[in-house]
Amino acid sequence: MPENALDAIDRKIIDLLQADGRMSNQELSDRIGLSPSPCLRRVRQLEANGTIARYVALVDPDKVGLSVTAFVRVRLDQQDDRHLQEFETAVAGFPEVMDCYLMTGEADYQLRILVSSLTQFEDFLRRRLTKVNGVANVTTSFALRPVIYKTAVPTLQPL
Amino acid sequence: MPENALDAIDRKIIDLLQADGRMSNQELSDRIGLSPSPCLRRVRQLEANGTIARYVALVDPDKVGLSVTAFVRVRLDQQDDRHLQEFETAVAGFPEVMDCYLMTGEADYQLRILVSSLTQFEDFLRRRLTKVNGVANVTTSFALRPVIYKTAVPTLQPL
DNA sequence: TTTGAAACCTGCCGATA
DNA sequence: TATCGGCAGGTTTCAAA
Repeated sequence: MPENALDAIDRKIIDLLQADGRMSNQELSDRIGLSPSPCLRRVRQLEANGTIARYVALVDPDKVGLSVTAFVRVRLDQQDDRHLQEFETAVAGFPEVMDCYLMTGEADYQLRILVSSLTQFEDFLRRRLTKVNGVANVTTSFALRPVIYKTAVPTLQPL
Repeated sequence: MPENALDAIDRKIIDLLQADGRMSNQELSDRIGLSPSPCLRRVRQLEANGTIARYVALVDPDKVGLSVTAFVRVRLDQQDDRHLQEFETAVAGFPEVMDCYLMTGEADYQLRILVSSLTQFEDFLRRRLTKVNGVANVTTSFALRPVIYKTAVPTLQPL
């Protein structure tokens, strides 16, 4: 069942496609030292079992006028399944929410918000987020500047 | 100079490529109702001016054994340029750091860390992050579960 | 917008280890 | 038995007409 153990070749395929998702199968196979057919078979396999989830273009937020990143920590007044589910459904419908994690600690959720201005952020906060049922408390920190933004997962040595 | 004002067609190109970065120019032009040549010209233009920064494959962290996400807030003991630069250079070399923002508020930096286990996280924290010059204080919150993870930037109405 | 040459994708088959 | 490499057809790209 856990038949998705990656060997060294799979690992290399993943690393190359995470760096350039449009790399042709020909170039990919060249770089890993395999011929195109088995290389493509492995790529299809990685796609089929969900290891490679999708291919996307990454857009520079600044270039489309989205220069404000805020992290918002949210506390709900109750933490049972029904309330969590309700909150998650609501935030899934907000386009400004780039990511959202259920958290340990003080806050129940942490959201990363991307908007074009503080005005737009205030609008999001007051007219939409704090209107969601069950939201008890909201704390915001702003990003002054992005330092690192990666999508490629790390290759870590087991300890 | 600000010649990167996106019209409705550019916006549609971006939306489609953010959803599927491997879409062929043929399919793309079909969907936006344009013939392939002018469509490709626009895509190349968006790539050239940096609006489309890159194309990547997204890998499911769980499928490669990376199931622990932690947010770490870091305070430095001094915040002058030299110390900030030194810290940023150090974290850029840590593969576990997925993203990093310079922040307002209590903490100077917030990092998102992706590792395979708590053991590995402790190793990162004790042997590497807290050994960086100038790190005064470190606070960790763990993600219990990712709820939303997007790479596509939102299309927001101006207020 | 159309066209045509070059590059690319991908299923199939025999070879290999 | 599972994975590889080569071949062949259909498709896509892209620059020039």
